[in-house]
Amino acid sequence: MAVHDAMDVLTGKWKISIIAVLCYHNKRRFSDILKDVNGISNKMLSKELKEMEQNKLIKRTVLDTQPVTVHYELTEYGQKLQSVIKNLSDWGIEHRKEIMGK
Amino acid sequence: MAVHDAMDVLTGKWKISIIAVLCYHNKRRFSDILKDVNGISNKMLSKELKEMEQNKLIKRTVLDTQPVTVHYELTEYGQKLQSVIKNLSDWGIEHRKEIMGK
DNA sequence: CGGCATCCTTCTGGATACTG
DNA sequence: CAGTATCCAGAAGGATGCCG
Repeated sequence: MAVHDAMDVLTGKWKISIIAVLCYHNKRRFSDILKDVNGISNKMLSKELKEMEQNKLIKRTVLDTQPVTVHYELTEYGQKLQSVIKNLSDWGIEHRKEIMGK
Repeated sequence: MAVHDAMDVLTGKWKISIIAVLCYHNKRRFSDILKDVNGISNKMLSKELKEMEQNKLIKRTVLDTQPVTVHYELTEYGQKLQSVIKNLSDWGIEHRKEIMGK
């Protein structure tokens, strides 16, 4: 099942949110993402980013500054998830209305 | 973030897969879903279905047969997730190609 | 058939401190 | 700044058995 393949890559509370952030600002530094994504810890961010890099969803670029700067961005391939995110976000808005309505 | 609201409802390895199954066969029994969804245990299926029922994504119908028969189906509201699933599934197919290509 | 109860193991993820 | 390392609690999830 294709859905299952996709989910393998997107498991965890955070990956989808991280991708959503990287959709918006196309380059973003570690500590910025740390602030953007609601309650994530540096450990989790580090872990999730590493997994996503291995899965070729994002690209990591180290700049030779002092101190070090690191950029993360979606790969061309990862950008294909944007429409999924959009869909999900639209549904999330609907969902919030539904819940609040009660 | 709307994405986060959506994810609250869809957490766990299985929910997305279960919805995908219910997209395809619009009514489905417990033990059928158990076979459809790859490696899920009855405990997990039971738990996930209950959560999704509480979130109004699916509807549970008990038929008065001997022994009991139970149908699950997507609510009108849950069906709005179909486009998300479709997107995800398309991406999953791409993803599989990408991985295999290496 | 469609679950629930129990036990047990693994994974998830937070807090804090430390490194180059 | 961008992580790593360690410790630890709780949640997720598998196996098995029982029940109406």
